[in-house]
Amino acid sequence: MAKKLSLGYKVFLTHSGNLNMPTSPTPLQDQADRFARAREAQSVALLEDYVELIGDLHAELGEARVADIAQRMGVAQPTATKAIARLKREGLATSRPYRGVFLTEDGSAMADRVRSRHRTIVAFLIAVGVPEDVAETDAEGIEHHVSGHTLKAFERFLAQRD
Amino acid sequence: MAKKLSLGYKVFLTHSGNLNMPTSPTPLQDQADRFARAREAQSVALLEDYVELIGDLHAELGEARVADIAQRMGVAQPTATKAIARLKREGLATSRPYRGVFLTEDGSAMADRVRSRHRTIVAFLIAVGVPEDVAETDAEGIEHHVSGHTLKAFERFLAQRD
DNA sequence: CGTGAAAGATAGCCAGTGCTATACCTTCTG
DNA sequence: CAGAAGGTATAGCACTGGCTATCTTTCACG
Repeated sequence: MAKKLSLGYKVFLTHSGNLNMPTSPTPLQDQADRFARAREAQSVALLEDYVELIGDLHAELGEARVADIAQRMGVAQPTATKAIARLKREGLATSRPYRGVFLTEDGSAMADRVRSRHRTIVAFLIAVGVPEDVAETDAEGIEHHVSGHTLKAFERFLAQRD
Repeated sequence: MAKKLSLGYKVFLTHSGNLNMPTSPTPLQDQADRFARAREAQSVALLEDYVELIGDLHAELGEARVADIAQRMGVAQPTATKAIARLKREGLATSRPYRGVFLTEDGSAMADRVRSRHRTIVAFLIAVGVPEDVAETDAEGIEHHVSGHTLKAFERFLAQRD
């Protein structure tokens, strides 16, 4: 973390020596930050997907088995196991060998948040004229990159539409 | 395969017993496909970002140097070099050692497509009430997951707004 | 109640994307 | 025109997220 910050600053200073940037108040650093942000979001995306899915499985089937998780994520079972290991490391889930997977309090909270965001985005896309199945597919990729700010805008849009 | 199918059916039946399935012709496979699609998009995202950036640099500075690319992407220089190697492998760019990086015809086409999509998405987000800087940031992550279908919907929305 | 099939865990491989450190060209300057 | 400075390439490490193959545990049924 501190590492990333220091690098960021170094880059900024190095470049300001160039003096050939057009207008922009924060010309380069901004863009670099945006990319960094997107990369960061990506690293969280997978956690969010798994956590949401585990929540769904508990709601639908009363438990979340590794095989079901793998199947719904469309990955091989060891891949799911590895992802679950990461969830445990991050304090989002627990599991007992050969039993199911369970969300911690944090995990549940994340699942709720993610599910709600997902629903909003799908509803929003449909509201602007995207077919339901496309909306569902696009939302799967988009959702992890929609900031709270943008989500609020979507909600406002939906509300004023009613 | 047979294993997965049988499990799939079990879940489906279990669930249809609930009588709250809407329509869905393919309950589980769909979701797995969506995740697969999102993963696929992710693998292309980085290429798109680099290609667009290289195009921008050529437009702004007349050339695209590795150092500038790295700086704007917010990564270390060897990371940019490695990414460029991948672009070359995929036929999107060429480069001569210690000279600049150049887009192939395919690369240019991709850059144009990506840039246009990016602009549309930012304009759309702003149109629905997202502040410009947030729109810019979110677009950076979102754009790679917006299908042609959804992009069209965004364009229609913008057009009817004018 | 024992066993075989299915579920889950583990090992080991690969590719991608970061990083730092270091070696190697080019270029610019004194 | 030599040498310093800076841009570029390369080597090597770490981690993530895929995969297959294989071993272990559970559990359901004969």
